[in-house]
Amino acid sequence: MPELPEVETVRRSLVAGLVGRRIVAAQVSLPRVIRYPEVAAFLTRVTDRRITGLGRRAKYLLIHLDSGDDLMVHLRMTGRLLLQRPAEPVESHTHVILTLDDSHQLRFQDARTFGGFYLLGSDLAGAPPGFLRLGAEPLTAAFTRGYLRKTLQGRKGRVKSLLLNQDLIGGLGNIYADEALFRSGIHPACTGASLTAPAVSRLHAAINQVIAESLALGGTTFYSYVDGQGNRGQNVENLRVYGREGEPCLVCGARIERIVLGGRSSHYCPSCQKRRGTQRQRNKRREQ
DNA sequence: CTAAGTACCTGTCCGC
DNA sequence: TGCGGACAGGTACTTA
Repeated sequence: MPELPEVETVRRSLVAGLVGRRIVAAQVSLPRVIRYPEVAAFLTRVTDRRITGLGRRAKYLLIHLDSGDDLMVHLRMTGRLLLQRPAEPVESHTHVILTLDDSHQLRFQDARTFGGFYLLGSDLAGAPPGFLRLGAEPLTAAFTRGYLRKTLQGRKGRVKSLLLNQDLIGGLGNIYADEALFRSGIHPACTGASLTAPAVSRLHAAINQVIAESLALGGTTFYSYVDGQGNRGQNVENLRVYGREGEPCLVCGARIERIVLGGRSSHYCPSCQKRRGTQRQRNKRREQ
């Protein structure tokens, strides 16, 4: 499940192989993964363009082209971008192949086909609506404690669901939302409005921390995520609650529980993350 | 406006 | 061994 650290790791892993290269051929075997524009126009506008840089916004990867267009990719659940040689076997569920002028190919593979491509001009026509509304990202100057406080203020939704809302915070997904709530000692079912100022501060620090740590380890490979070279991320070792239902809490030994909130699994420690605002900093390390 | 529920999609896993 | 069903979750869309 590529979230911010995974998409950023993919970006970094592709810079050396893509920047400066020209796309000499493009093939699409599953038209619906090209979300905008129509496949024919997409192929025309991509072919013979040089890649000038790679960017990222939240979970969107941006391939800048010398035409001024951005080739934007969202991996969703199972999407992969792989830089491979033409002689390497094409793996199943490969839907897009861009052949480069140095005889490498950028291949898009996605078993569940949730992911897709958008070719965007400067007017951003065709961009998915959510892209235009993205909130501040962890680890950026815009993502301050004050921003998080104002964002959660007065919200009756559950903090877990609020953290997943990309309009509010760009780049968090289910894994890091659960991890950040654990580290800040906040029960996922608390409403945004119920969080005290110290709790918001701890949450802010924890979000930045779990993202930074995962980035340093090349992301979390839980199911299918790999970077552009096919390498797995090493952050699974670092997960404290996600995917650990029934296992002992690493801080207090209580059994990790799983509940469903907003249709998503939420993993938490019932002892470290109390529902009510009773401040328990016991068992919590200082997150700095 | 906010919040919650569902659709999309298919490989994997589990129980019988 | 085979098979049905639950499950995984990011985002768009619908409903209240």
